[in-house]
Parts: sequence; structure tokens; C-alpha cells
Amino acid sequence: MDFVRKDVHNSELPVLCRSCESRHRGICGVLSPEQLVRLSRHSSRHGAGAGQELSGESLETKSYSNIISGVVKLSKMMADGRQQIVGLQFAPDFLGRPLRQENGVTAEAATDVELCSFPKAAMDRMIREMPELEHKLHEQTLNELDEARDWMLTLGRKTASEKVASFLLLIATHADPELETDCSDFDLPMSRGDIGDFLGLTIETVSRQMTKLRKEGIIIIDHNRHVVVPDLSRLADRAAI
Amino acid sequence: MDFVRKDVHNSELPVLCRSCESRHRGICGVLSPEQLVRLSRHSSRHGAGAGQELSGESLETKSYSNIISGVVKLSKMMADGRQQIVGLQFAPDFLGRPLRQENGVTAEAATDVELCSFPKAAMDRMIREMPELEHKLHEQTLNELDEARDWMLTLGRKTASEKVASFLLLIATHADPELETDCSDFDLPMSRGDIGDFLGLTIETVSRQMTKLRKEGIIIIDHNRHVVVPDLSRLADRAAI
DNA sequence: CGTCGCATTGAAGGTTGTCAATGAGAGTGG
DNA sequence: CCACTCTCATTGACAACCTTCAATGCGACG
Repeated sequence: MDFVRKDVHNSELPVLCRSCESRHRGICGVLSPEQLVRLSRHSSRHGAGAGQELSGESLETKSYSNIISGVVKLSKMMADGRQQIVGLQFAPDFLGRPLRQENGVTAEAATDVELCSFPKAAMDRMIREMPELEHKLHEQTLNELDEARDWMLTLGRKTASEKVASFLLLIATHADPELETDCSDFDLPMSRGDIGDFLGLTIETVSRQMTKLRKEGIIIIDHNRHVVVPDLSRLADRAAI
Repeated sequence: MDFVRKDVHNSELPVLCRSCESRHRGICGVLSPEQLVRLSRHSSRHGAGAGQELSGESLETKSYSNIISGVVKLSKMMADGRQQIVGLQFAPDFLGRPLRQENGVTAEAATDVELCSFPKAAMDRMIREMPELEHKLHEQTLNELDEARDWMLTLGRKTASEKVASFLLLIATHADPELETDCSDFDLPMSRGDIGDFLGLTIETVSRQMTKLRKEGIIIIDHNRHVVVPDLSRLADRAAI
């Protein structure tokens, strides 16, 4: 998969990077063409199936990744098995944590994902050399913090019905980031069980609230995973935004 | 309050900084003595009473602060008045958010607090000049993210009883950071109402769970605010850590 | 002593969780 | 092609937990 042109001119981008979102909105945006070439020499694209664990023993201990496509869920688990999803990451988010070890969080592919991974050591070195890179990581961390705090309000103070509506709205806005229309249409990146773990609810409650929203005409559900929202503002009302 | 020796030698620390925790564990730890002197020329110590709002219109728009003593609560509010506390900050945390505007979070003094404030502009300039400063801020942001995610697990998956125990444990560990003994003894930094807003519970539920813990001998309560924990491990069991 | 703010306690009701049964869809093998 | 199974989602009945509403208690302060 290490498909980078070897004869690339310094001022040219590696082929893989040209159409990559991370180059625009992600971490790689702060790298110069030469740096990109240098990093891409060690980087490799690869996929991971839904459900596959991305941190822990397997991947992340030795490498970091950009998410090229798909959704990654970050979760925490209690000793007795209770679980809470504490974050969702979408392309072009950076996966992994330089400078600091993970705090009991497990990363798992929620959908099939495509990753672009680089060895930990090379990345760590670049971060130490380039303050802009740390700045970019800091920005992502601030985003994650804002999202976590928004979700704390949802977890602590919203009803089950509002929680489910908030979740659907979150996915809708991430599916079409620059959405202008007031309708939306997307696939849920995870099962009812995962949604429950994200919202602090049981599967059954999630299911009941989804059917309630469906019967009220706020959403249309196809094949369990596909959702159509004819009027996003009505959904936003239910989310108590 | 601007009590800094004017004739200070470059290699000496400003008097105010000498005994300040921020110099050791906080933001100021990455500053050289000269930089400390430069910053301290514009900084001022001042207090704020419990309940006073620290961001919004008053303070933080024009300045950042280090918390010298006391506890600051960060909260989010919904349109209908429901409220969730999304973070607690203790000395020597940095208050304010360079590089990024706050995301609908209000900072309020939970207890009486003592702050050391600097003008936004001077701080922003130093951050741009000193990557170590941004690194330090990044570290604090990572800490806050870890805390937020820990709390998401508490909010989403713990019972009322476990929530209250978790809260008491949180305060106990922050009261004596380097605690070796298995007992602890502290003042709660906030009212039952605030605790409820932190835990996603009502005042009444908080109160009932506190009395339950009291009747079981896990905590002793004096004057509503003072708590003694004879055996922290028993409390930790209740927190389901 | 009366009032005010905060905390506790009690009773009743609602929301959500638990347990159990059923349904829907995908893949498998006869 | 049609059972068969497996997984995931839905639905129902009931119980538990937490909230709501209301009353009482307690300490501080005038």
C-alpha cells in the first residue's frame, strides 16, 4: 500500500496526499511539501473493519493515524462491563495521542475505516521540531474538549427523547458538514447498542425513542441504519438545542 | 494589589511569583525569570467572591488568569434553564482560552477565589513567541479532556449513589493531591444544587445519597459542607472506580 | 424571635431499565 | 428454493430508580 512516487520532485505532493482531506483540514495542512514527502515515505494507508480495535495492543502503540474515511468511536469501560462512548472521530481527525498517554480510552472502528498511519517515532520527532504541528494538535484537542462538554450537557440534563434527537442531529451535521438545505439523509455509523452507549441509555430506550420520532414524522428509517430527516429544524427542536 | 518589587534584578523572581504554585505546576513554569518579570509587570492579583461570574462580560474577555486559590466551575446552560457543570478548575489551573473562543461555557467562582490576571494581548503575544507556552496550555487542555471524558462515564453510566461517591472522591483527591493516608477531610467547594448540576441529578437526590453514605458510615458530615472520609477505599468502592 | 437560604425528608408519579418475546434481514446449507 | 440460524431491532409488561412536589429542619443574620 506504500504507493508513493519515488521520483517525486521536492515541491510536489505525494500522490496519496493530493486528494487527502487531512492535507486541507487535518494535521497535514501545516506541513510543507517537503515535510509531507518525508512523512509519506513512512506512512501507509490501510483499512480496518467495523468493530476492530485500533488502540490497546494492536495499532496505536506504535503508530498514529489520520482518518481518511469512516467513523472511529472512543469508549471507556467500567470493571463490571458498563460502557460509555466518550467521543466520535471523523475524517480528517488525527488518531492517537502524542505527548501523553491515553487515559483508559479505547479506540474502535465504528464503521469500516480507512487510515493513513505513520510511525510514532517519526511523528514525535516532527512535533518536537515544528510548533505549528503541536498547534494543530492543540486545536483538535480543543475541538474534542468542546464536543465532550457539549455531550456532558446532553448526558447529564437531557431526556431520552432529546438525547436521541441530539445524536441524530450530530450525525446529520457530520454527514453533510456544509449543509445548506433543511433536510438531510445519512447512514447511522453505528448500531442501537452503540448509540445507547453514547447516550447513556439502553438499546430498548433508544429504539423506542427512534420509533417515536418516526411515528411523529420527524425522521424516516430505512433498513434500520438509513435515516432521512425531512426538516432539520423540527429535529433540532426535539434535541432542545 | 500590584505588589511587585520594581527594583527587581533580572535573574530574580517577582516576589508574588516566588511562592506561587503556578510557577511550579502551572503555566508560569515554562517562563524564564526575565519573562516572569515582564509578565508580572502587567499582572495583578485579585479576589472574586463565590458565585461571581468570571467570564462573559466581566473578566475574561480582556484577560486571562491563573487560579491562585479556590475553585472555579465551568457550566453550560440550556434555553429552558437546565444547567450542567462541565468542569471544575483548581489552583494552579489557567483560566481562559487563548487561540480559541469559548464554546458557550460560563466560568463562575464556586468558592471565593484568588486570581492572578494578565492582559489578553500580552499573553497572546508570549504564546505566539514561545512554543513551550502553547505546549503547556496543550497539556492542560489534554488534562481537561481526560477529566471531561471520565465524567462522561460517570454521567452516562453510573447510578446516583455512585455519582455522589465519585464526586466526593474527586474533591477528596483534589483537596490533598499527594495523599498517602487512607482517610481524608475537606470542605465541599459547592452547594448541593451545584453538586446536582455537576452530577446530572436533583438537589434532593444528592441529599438523599449523601445521607445514605453518612448512615453507612462511609462519610461524616459537619455543617453541610465539611466532610470526613475515614476510609477512602470504601468510598472508592461506592464510586465503582 | 422571625425570616431567609439551604438542606433534609416523605409521598407519589413518571421515565427509564430489565426481562422476555417477537420480528426482520442476511447468510448458510440442505 | 426453502428452512434454519444468527444477529440486531422492536415491542410489551413490569419494576426500579430518580424526579417532582410539598413539608419540615437547621443555622445565620437582623
